[in-house]
Amino acid sequence: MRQEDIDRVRALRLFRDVADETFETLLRASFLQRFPRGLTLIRESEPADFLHVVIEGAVEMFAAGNGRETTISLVHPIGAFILAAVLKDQVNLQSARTLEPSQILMIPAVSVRQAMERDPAFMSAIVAELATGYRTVVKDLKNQKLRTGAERLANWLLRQEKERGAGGKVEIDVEKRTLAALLGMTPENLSRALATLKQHGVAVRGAQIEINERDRLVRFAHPDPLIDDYDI
Amino acid sequence: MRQEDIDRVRALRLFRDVADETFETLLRASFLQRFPRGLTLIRESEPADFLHVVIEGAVEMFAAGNGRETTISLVHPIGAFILAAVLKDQVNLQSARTLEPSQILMIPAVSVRQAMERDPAFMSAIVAELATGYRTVVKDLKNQKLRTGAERLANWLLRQEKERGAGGKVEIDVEKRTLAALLGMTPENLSRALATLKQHGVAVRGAQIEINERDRLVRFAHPDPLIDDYDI
DNA sequence: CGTGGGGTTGATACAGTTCAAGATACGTGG
DNA sequence: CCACGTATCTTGAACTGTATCAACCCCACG
Repeated sequence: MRQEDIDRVRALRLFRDVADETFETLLRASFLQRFPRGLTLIRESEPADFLHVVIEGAVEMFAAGNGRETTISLVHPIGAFILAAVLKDQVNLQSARTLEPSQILMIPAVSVRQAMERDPAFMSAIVAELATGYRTVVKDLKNQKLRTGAERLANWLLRQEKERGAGGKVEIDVEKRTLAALLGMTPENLSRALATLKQHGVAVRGAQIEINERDRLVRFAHPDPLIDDYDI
Repeated sequence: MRQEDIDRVRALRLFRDVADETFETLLRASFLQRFPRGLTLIRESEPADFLHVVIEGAVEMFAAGNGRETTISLVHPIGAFILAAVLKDQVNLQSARTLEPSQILMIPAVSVRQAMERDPAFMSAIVAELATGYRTVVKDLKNQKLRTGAERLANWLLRQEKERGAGGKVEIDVEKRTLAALLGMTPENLSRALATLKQHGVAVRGAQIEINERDRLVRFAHPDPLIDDYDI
């Protein structure tokens, strides 16, 4: 593992303030692995043996049921997943697959739980991480229950623009089918939702989106800090 | 506060293993209050000043947006709510109102955070509580995204029967409008969903439900432990 | 070139909401 | 104790939102 990557992991909120010893112990027990695109890393209903940290690439968290399948979230570098299952020593509620060739740090669940018991700073960081994650899912649930598909898309675009966009330009950097599943709709419906947004200040050319009239899109989307702001 | 109630709070997973001193400090700083039915205890977007524990009665957690409103969860004795907001010293993402005359223990947020810093056992309990809560919301999200309204109702009935029911009899112990909001549908739709279930082994008389042919209902509901089991 | 996967578009069906009216239950005051 | 008024629940009809199925387009890749 390159020192640069180690530093980036160390900078994660989860590890930032832990003792050097804790961090080194965790790292020594871990595996850094490369995976090709499209590989299923973990499967729901299987035990959570490792805490996963995405160093490079992108991972899709998804769940199946009733013959249907839906995406719960996307994890980008540097982000961790299935922390809750690891802590509870329980089975995964979600599956995970790589969306791109990815580099994943796998920390044994036992090590995580031991480190937590030994290092109060680590436990404290875990509390913060869990509380944030909890609130994120509550926001997702509100998003799903209170909005139509087109509204979810509009707000997703506005958030992308704020976080990553430049001058009203947003690129959809995942397959549209994946975005559709994340937004809780079918790919067909996403196409139509994008078409709808053309009447609300948005220009669409493939995966390149341009928000020409931000205020009109905002009027349609009704963004709500209690759903759309990450840092609340 | 009656000793009996104190003991019941002490028995909560959140407090079970904390030091006596921690528990007493928290209690001394707290208020125990009675509220009439229908009172809004906390409002979303307002700061989370107290951790709330339902001693008696019932509380509905809900959220508004887009002119719509939806129920996130119901809290019964003995259960705590808005822990995550309290820990992050942030605003509430949900509002709370009493569904019945209720008795609520209000623990100042500052006290909770201080106690957490001082008592590792308390922090450890908080980690468990947050991890469980996180997984509960993920299940709710899957429930919402992977199932139709009638399926959610069917699975809700099956769970009620398992937890509280006797011999296939289930009583809907909240207003149906509230249940509808919890299940993510309109009251009209809940009526129709109940009517639908009559074709799948269920008898309905007002709020009294009877599951006559459990296997038929199960065949319709497709229950999934990764969504419907509380203890996973 | 063909071939295949992702994406779009159209037609149709289903799920869910809305609005309106009627039925039922329930608390209150006479 | 009954009658009334009110809120909840149910039912019906029309409408919106979403899914499904099928055809077609487009581009990347062998």
